Amino acid sequence: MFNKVRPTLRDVAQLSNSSIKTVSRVINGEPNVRPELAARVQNAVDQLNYRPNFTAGNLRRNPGKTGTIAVLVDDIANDFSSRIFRAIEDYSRERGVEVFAGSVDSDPKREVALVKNFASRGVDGFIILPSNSDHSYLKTQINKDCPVVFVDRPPAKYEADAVLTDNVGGVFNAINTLIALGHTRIAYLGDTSSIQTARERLKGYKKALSKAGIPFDEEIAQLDLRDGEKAAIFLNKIFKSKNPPTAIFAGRNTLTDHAIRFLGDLKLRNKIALIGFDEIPHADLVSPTISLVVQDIEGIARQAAEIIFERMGGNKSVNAREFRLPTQFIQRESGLLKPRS
Amino acid sequence: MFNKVRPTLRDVAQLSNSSIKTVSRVINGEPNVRPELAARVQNAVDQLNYRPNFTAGNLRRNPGKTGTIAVLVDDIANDFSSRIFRAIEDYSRERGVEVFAGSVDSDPKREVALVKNFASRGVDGFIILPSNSDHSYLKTQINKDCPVVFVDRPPAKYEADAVLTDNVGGVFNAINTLIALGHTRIAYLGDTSSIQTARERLKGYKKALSKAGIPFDEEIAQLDLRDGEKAAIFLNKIFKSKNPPTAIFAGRNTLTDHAIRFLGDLKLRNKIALIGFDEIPHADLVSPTISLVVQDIEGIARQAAEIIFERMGGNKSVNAREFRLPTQFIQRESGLLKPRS
DNA sequence: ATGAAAGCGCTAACAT
DNA sequence: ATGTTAGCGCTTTCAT
Repeated sequence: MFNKVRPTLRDVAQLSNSSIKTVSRVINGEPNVRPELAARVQNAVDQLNYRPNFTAGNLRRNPGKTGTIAVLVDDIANDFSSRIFRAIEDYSRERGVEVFAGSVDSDPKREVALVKNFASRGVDGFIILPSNSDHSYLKTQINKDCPVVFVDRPPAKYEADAVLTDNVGGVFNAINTLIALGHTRIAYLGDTSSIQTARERLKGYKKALSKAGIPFDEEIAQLDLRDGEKAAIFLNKIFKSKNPPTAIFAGRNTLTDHAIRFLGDLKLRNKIALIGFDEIPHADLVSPTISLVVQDIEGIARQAAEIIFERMGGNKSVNAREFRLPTQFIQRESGLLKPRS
Repeated sequence: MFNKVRPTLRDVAQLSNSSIKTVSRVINGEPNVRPELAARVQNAVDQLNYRPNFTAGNLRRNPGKTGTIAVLVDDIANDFSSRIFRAIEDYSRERGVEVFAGSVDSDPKREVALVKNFASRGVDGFIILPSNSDHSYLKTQINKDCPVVFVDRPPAKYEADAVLTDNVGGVFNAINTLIALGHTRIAYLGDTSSIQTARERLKGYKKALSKAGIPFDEEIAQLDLRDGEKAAIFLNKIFKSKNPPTAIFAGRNTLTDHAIRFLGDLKLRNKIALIGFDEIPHADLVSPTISLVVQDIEGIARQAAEIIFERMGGNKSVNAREFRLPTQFIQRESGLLKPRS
């Protein structure tokens, strides 16, 4: 009996000469146990090194609940994803809920596969940084009462809470500072156009130009430049044109990298202004230091965690909401370069 | 009956006019079900949108097993930890095992708390990047047959497999290249001395000096410099001395950062050679580009994952093993600066 | 080929 | 204050 893999309530009850319910009471700190008996039970617990099987308990305690949530990010190994995850991890653990991580790798199929997988494990909620453009599959693949919160990008064809960044406002402000410095020819490097975030950021750029009365010129503002090769070709083209830009806005961290390298190759780092969206490591070590529009990653994650717990707590009354968190503009040297006279 | 949170085997059996065992057979693709019946069952499954409760099944299938492992890293938001985690995630998911993440934050108490937490959840194994200097608590806090694999640092007072980096060899090689360039005064910045990894790296440094017949001078080689303040003071001191170093080896990524900043402040970036241990982001964007000794992070994680699965598969025969994975030396500009004549 | 019954480790509901 | 019983959703064992 005692040479099993792991002792159970029954073993403890037997050793302490009590019943499993009494042991359960002691374990869970419930009242109505005589101190003497409690001590005897505790003794047996210690002796057997008993630890409750949380999973089994949940089966009866909260039928269908496991005290876990799944966080689906793009790639836990990248900075944005892992910081999102970490903030959720902390929030959840404080509340007795553990977190599974799933890396979607921008693959819609993988997103679905991961959701199914975690649904089968009975997670109590999902926080998803989506890669899919159709989330209607959630209607059948997860429980009716299993809440989903979207992060960074809104859901499509599915109603759920979303915590997003104010992309338009963030870019708008940054472009305004460039315009205030006298820039009128500002190049825009954007991410894949199918990503709403990328479109929103471009919108912020257009809005700022429009406000200043600067016409939008698609020759120097382009989306779908995620691929480094394409970004390089685009930059080459516009900088060799008769009317090259005096500033660059990079709509994504990898694009900021490309821009820095490109400007470095052409010895233009101190001549062309540059502002990037999202953090890049060591932005303050490069010369010139790089001005950035950064997202409140921990804020987003925390908000998402709060909402999922609110929903898991049973709040179905409120309709799906959309939260927009502000960005922060970190002005450094590259964003202060004036247009060459 | 059907308006429950989630349909069960019983619901499917009832709807399809069969028994739960038959449904179970269909779900799990077991033989001995008449195609006609199977179709009826499948129909009910689809209609109810039934998905098996994996957790409940495990209770009976593999008593004590949950198909999960816990990966305890220092901080999932940092690069090293998240890359370790990601590699393990992929390896595990391919094998039907999901992964919990726990960030220990270099806090021994947190390590113990997390282990207890996950043990209660019945994880089938642990991969730990330890912060503790005493792992004897594992003897009582986890099941006898629950394997643990240590990563990056070996266990203390506990027998378990460990997958480590060849710190001595990595530093040894790097210092050799500096010596070959003519350096004889090489400063060493080391991490906290209580960390074995830090001591090993210093050992590699000493070994290289010794091989070249260069006496070890503790004036310019010091551990316990994790704190940026201390590192700055140390660097200031040695560079103002009568016999300053011509090269620096930084035993950790944060120390490499400090060294770069320090050299930048003194306009010495192109005069003093620098090699760092561990990756730093944008090492190839800084000027001069930074030479680094880097660990095979994915290799380590993969090896750890292989071992934990081997052990979970029941291999108790082999004693605890220690694996040492080689580092890679990435030579860039900073490591090629010669001593000033 | 099919199903009834027992039981995984626990908690809830109900005795005593 | 303590214990007994049923049952969470599933798989296993054993009948049929």
